[in-house]
Amino acid sequence: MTIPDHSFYERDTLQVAKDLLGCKLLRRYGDEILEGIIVETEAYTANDPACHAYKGKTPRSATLFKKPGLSYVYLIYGMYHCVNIVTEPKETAGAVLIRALEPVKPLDNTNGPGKLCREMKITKELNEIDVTNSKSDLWVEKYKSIKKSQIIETTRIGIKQATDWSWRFYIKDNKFLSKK
DNA sequence: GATAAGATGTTA
DNA sequence: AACATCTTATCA
Repeated sequence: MTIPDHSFYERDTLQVAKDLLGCKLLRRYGDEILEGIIVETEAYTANDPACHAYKGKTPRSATLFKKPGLSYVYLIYGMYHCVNIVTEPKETAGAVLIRALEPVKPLDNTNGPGKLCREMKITKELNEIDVTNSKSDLWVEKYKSIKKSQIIETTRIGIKQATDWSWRFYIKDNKFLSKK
């Protein structure tokens, strides 16, 4: 059971987004541990118009400039949360959005960024958590590697900027992907 | 202080 | 296709 360390996240965001496919996301909630396999991700970087940090550091986006391997959780549309993992070196903004999980433990209905946060009880209290530490309430473990031929690259969903960039990645033929 | 828009999900 | 619902950023 290995855990990707900070150097795993301190790399090109697109590469991290692809390498996170097949990893597990784990959440400690009281006595139980909720876990799911990451099957869909999206990349967001400093020079990306759709990124929260595109126009520079703001109170919300400051997390994206911090140490790679931290979580970035924010509220969207007043009612849903989304989880990201910070990438790139400190002071360089970048993150990978977790869009869908294949349920493992008590989970179900995790085929969307808002839905998986609801299922895993992820809220802003889990912002800036170190996901390279299994003692955290949220962390990532290696689980299985995905062959390059099984990774589909396509355009991102739900944004109005840079809609033609193929920065969304998912595992081919997986049954737990977000909408379309 | 006000306002518009948003990395979504559900319902019709 | 509409809407629920509220934080955040931006501007005054």
